[in-house]
Amino acid sequence: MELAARKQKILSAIVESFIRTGEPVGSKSLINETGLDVSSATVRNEMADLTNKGFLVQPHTSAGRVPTAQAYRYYVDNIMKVTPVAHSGREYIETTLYRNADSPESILQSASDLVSQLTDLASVATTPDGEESRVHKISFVQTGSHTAMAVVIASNGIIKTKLFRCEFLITPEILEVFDKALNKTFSGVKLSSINQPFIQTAAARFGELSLFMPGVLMAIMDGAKSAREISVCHSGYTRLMFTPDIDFLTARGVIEFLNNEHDLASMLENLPIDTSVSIGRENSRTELAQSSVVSTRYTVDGKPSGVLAVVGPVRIDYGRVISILESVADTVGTLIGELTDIM
Amino acid sequence: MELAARKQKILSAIVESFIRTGEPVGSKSLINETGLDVSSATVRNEMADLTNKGFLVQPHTSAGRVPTAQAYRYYVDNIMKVTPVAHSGREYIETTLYRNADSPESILQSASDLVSQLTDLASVATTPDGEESRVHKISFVQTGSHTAMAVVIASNGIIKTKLFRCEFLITPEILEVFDKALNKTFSGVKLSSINQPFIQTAAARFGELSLFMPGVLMAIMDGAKSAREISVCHSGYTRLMFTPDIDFLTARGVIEFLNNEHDLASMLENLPIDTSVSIGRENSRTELAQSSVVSTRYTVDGKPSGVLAVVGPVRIDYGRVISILESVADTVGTLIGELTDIM
DNA sequence: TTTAGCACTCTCAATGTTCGAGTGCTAACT
DNA sequence: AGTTAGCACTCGAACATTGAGAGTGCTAAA
Repeated sequence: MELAARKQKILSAIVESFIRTGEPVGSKSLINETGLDVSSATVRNEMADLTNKGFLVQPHTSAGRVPTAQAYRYYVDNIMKVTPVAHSGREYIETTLYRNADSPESILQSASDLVSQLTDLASVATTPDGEESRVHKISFVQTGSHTAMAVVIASNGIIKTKLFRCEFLITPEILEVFDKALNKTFSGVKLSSINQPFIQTAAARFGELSLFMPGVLMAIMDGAKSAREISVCHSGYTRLMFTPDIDFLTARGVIEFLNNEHDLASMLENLPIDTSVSIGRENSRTELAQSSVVSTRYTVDGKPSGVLAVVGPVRIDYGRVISILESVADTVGTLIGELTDIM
Repeated sequence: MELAARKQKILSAIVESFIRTGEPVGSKSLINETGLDVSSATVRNEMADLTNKGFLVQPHTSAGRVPTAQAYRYYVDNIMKVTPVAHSGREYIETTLYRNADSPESILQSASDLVSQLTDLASVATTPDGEESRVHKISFVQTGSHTAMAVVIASNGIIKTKLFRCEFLITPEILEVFDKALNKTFSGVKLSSINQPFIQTAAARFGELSLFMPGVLMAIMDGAKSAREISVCHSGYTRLMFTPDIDFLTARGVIEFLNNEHDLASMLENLPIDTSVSIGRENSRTELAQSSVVSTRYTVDGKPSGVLAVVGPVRIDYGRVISILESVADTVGTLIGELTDIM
């Protein structure tokens, strides 16, 4: 539905004023604040119309108007302009993320922290999935007389370490044997195919050697599993509780949902590839019926991978949030790309 | 100050009733609920006396009495009995912690989660410090053409990995050289003495070889630093916001304090060795003037090390919280002890 | 020393009142 | 036909008023 130019202008002014102040907007104050060249009565007529069309509601008869989800949707789709973050902001983002650019996890944790701090909203981020990734190499480090560490290096640059324990005394020679045998078996194998059956067939192939290996094989399986699994970083959940627009119980529901790794991950997986805004009931999750989710994906080597998102009240400065998210996503993509290049 | 038997009994009943319900306790209801064999008037007289002595306050004239911090203190010191957690609870604690007994960090994170869950309070825990600990061994794993991972294994069982990057192509031979040279230099050295000057003298000793090493040396220094540094785990901060006794602004202040790693760490360092309870203004921190902190330390090989603590409102079931903390601390100590035994 | 009785105090919840911001409608104006 | 001034109307927020109930301290008797 397209709105007439003046109606759109008024709607825009109402939405922006409400986003800024959180107070219902009246016809008079709207004229005062914006430079609209009409009388309050005209604005009232237009507002009545917008109310009929479902863009505005009145909390009560004698209050101003408040934008509905439909109004936010219209605003986001047709009115809002996203201006990229300023140069100085961009620089801040880059230097902040560079500082912890050790691993995908640390990059995304920093990204999540940063986004949350800049937007004052709760933020979540996921690492790239490793479904397509393969085992590059497995190394072993002795850490004790009966313990050692398996280092699984995946082709996507993810490195996972996992301790394991043996019943027998570990020697460098034994680790050497492990190294040879296991790299032969696992090198180039897709992470996603390293599962219980795979491990069992591998063990069978090792014959009696495999008797020494249960701990090692489990460690490798765990390592491979955590290397291919998406991990969800989050930050700023407590901010939701200080958001005046979100009442206590709602905030509790949202936080409980966000803390449930499984549900959250399944929601994040289903997010679209490009930047998207999901307002109020547009969210599939009932817990988020009074919240908005703004999300984007970063691309690594031109391929869309993990998600960067914020969760907050419906009253958000969408333009600002989107520009921050996209800017951070951009930097994250570059940094992770550099990480995997190294291989 | 010692109280007469009956006064103490009444105080005890008031404190326990208030801890349970959070409602001011009146003379009549106190008689109904507890089996006190006196009339309400007698109780009133005693209550008036306890009020004069500073143990009770009235929120207003016609309300019941509420225990003061002094009353909680007296209750904790003289009345309360700590009964160890039941066998089934104990078992639950042990199996939960066993599940993630990989490293001190993961043990203490689980412990913090567990304590928070069991007490419904915010919980913090610190890993043992590594000031006395020494470098046991340093290993290297190649992770890419120009990157490798240094594995610093400390004598306290802590294992830290740190990636580093070199300008030149890394080969197994180079890593071999690193391994020999650096283990010779660092083995047995106290973690606390590995600082910038130490690194520089070491570099000087390596002569021209040290030109290849800046990244490596930094990685080792960082690894040693993080191996000796106490890390603070925490859990359940959001619970503070759902605690009816704590108002919004106070909760915010407490959470902000807890999120400030530096301030929090300095408070935790100064906690006594045995179990302690700090009620309201007894806390050195003004942010915690309306909260209580219950803390204990776990012992590793008979030596008191890290802290396990909860932060919550003043109205806590101290007996229950203490028994949970001590039980978890006990298990944590054992598990970490086993971890270091392995060396 | 304990207790019954009683007047008193103060909060809480319900109810009433005022004030003002904002509305919709009508009639006049461009 | 669209715009605007004027006006009666509505409703919530803020404040005052009232009655009920819980709890108290004090007094006098047991």
